Amino acid sequence: MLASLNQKQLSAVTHNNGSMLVLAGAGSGKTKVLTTRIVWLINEQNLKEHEVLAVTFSNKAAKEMLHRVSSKLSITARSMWIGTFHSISLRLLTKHHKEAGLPAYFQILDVQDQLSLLKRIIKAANLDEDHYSSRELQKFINHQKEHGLRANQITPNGMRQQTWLDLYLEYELICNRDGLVDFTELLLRSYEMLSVNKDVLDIYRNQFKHILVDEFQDTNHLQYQWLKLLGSSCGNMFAVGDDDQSIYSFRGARVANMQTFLHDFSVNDPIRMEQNYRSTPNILSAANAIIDKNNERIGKTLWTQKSDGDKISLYEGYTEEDEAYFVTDEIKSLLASGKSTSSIAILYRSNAQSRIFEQLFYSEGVPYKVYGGLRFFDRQEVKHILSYLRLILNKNDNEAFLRVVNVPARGLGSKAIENLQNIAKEKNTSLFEACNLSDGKAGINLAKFTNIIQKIDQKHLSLPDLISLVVEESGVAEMYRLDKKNGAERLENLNELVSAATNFKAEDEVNNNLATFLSHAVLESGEGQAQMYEQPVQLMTVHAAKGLEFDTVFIVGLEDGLFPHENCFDSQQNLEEERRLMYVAITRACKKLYLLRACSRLMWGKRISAPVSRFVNEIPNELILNISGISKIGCSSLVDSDIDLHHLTPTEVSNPETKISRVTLANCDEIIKIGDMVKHAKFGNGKVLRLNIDGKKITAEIFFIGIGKKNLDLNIAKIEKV
DNA sequence: AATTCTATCATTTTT
DNA sequence: TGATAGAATT
Repeated sequence: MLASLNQKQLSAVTHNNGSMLVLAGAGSGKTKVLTTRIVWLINEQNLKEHEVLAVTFSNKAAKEMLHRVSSKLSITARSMWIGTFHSISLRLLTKHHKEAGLPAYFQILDVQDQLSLLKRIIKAANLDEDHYSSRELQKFINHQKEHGLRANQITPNGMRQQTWLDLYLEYELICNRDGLVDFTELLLRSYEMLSVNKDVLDIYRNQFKHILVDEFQDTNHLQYQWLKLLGSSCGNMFAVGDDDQSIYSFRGARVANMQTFLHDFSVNDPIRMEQNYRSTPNILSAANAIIDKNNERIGKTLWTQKSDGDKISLYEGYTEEDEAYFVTDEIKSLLASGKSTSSIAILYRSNAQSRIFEQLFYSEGVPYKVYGGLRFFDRQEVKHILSYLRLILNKNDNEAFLRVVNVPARGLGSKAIENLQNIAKEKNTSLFEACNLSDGKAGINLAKFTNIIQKIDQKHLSLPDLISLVVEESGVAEMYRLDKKNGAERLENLNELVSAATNFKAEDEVNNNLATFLSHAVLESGEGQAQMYEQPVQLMTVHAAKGLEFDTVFIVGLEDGLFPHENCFDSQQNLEEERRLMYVAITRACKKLYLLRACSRLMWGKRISAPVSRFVNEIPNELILNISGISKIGCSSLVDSDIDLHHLTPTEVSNPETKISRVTLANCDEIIKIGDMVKHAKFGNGKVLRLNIDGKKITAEIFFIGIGKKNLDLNIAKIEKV
């Protein structure tokens, strides 16, 4: 087991006295070290499974670790304490909900739920959303919680903050009243529960002999305190991190925790793992060159024993379409050349960039899979049903009540709900109970609603059966059957929800299945995260790609303003984080790396021109091969010369009304499309900028090198692809 | 109260 | 550009 480790890895795995910080570069075998160490602790140091606590940030990482460990040890996965900060906190809170001051069936609020509750609070306080936006309030509250601060522990600084504190206080009251816990609250509540209840704290301090933390550079203040509380007494804290891959400071991650850790846990000599087993030297050199531009680094340099490999390919397209077509063609030829087993990923800065690739891959028959974007458990139809379930579990859950009381429409408009809220306030009851006190038409309709809930509640069904029943009895199914737009798709998703429930194995049989399922739905809402070595082309953001590797990687949208994103131009620190993001992107590639950018791109409905990303310029020239046809004439000069690249949409020839992006030539069976390099007998080589159909006349606007723009009739002009 | 229309926001990233 | 929330209309 230990034989396959290098010197650094071995000393990390078998580190045996006190705490340790491992600086693990990209591709240096971090996960291997963590999992091998857990196995080593149990096998060689005779620790019991439950005496090891391993914390990660993502569900994916937790699953991977659990999988690798349980394949080497004959243990039951559930006996191990491996999970995300949030899931471990949930586990603690579920077990000790009384000490934490929570009802047994407390529920988790996701970001959306939290925001809509805050909106309602702001409205109820008669404040103007323009001046006190719910998003800002959400940020404020989460930030305070991340610093361990409750509303009553903060001294307001100015009138505005006083207002926010009032709102924060109101939010706390409602959450406590209705048994709701947001993401940050999971951590803060478990931290407080342990701090206040020394006997509970002692249980876990005694139990966890070793604590391991993955992606340590991503810990925020609260998480660090949480770790310290649990781990300072055992003295065996093992943290693995890479300051160069810190890309979550926007949600409170503090790289400085790495320095603090050295001090707090008396680590004098952190272990550096700098040998990279993933990428070719060319790729590594590019990554090193880029990250070297950052000032705030602990500092390390990756190296490899591999031999050179391909240069990095740079393609500069005219438009995002051009970019996408290039990627499609390149992937097709990669697949055709027998590399069908190789893994391919498209990485981008923002989710919105995936659309054009999806469209193109779909029409071109390239198998693909998109990660991120709208998640399964975030879809409105799924959230409706989950709210019904929440209400069945806890009738006091006013938030869930408000979401579905009039879904489908039951004649309960804003007036009716307002009245109900007044009654509830007066009698100091939940909205659900207040339904009995409501009279008139609204009262009848409300009774119908509560009857549905109660009727379902009285049957004791298995989880999948319960969900099927809710879908039907609530009338949601009928509502979507009548919805011609996308009702069918939504019904399908609800079917999938039933399947998800069928597959769901309650983590803890003792606990209520439904409650566990609901927590699971909120906490692990990801639609199955990306995998390494999957067959179809994988599309995801750079953030989502952290921790993964692919043979071939296309980084697209490398324009200044997009990547690095313009929101990050305001400070050196933000720009350095973008640079780390680029570093993460590059180091995902094992064998072949493509960098792409578009001279102009459709964004928010407008066509924007942007210069090439500064990060591309930070890579030494000798590592890059520019393979764009337009490179000779220079892309930026093209944009400046005012070529109209507007209003291009990927429409097939079959639609003559609109401008088209590809066309089959009449005189041969070649297809040419926007972005193609073509050859003309008189004008030489040029690039197709746009295609038009006007009646039977098909024209192409082509930019010929050294000549300029020409409009050619494709029925007459002889053109061939190069 | 339900339907239709309009305005606005988003597209930086996530447990 | 496209989804969604809130306004305006029926």
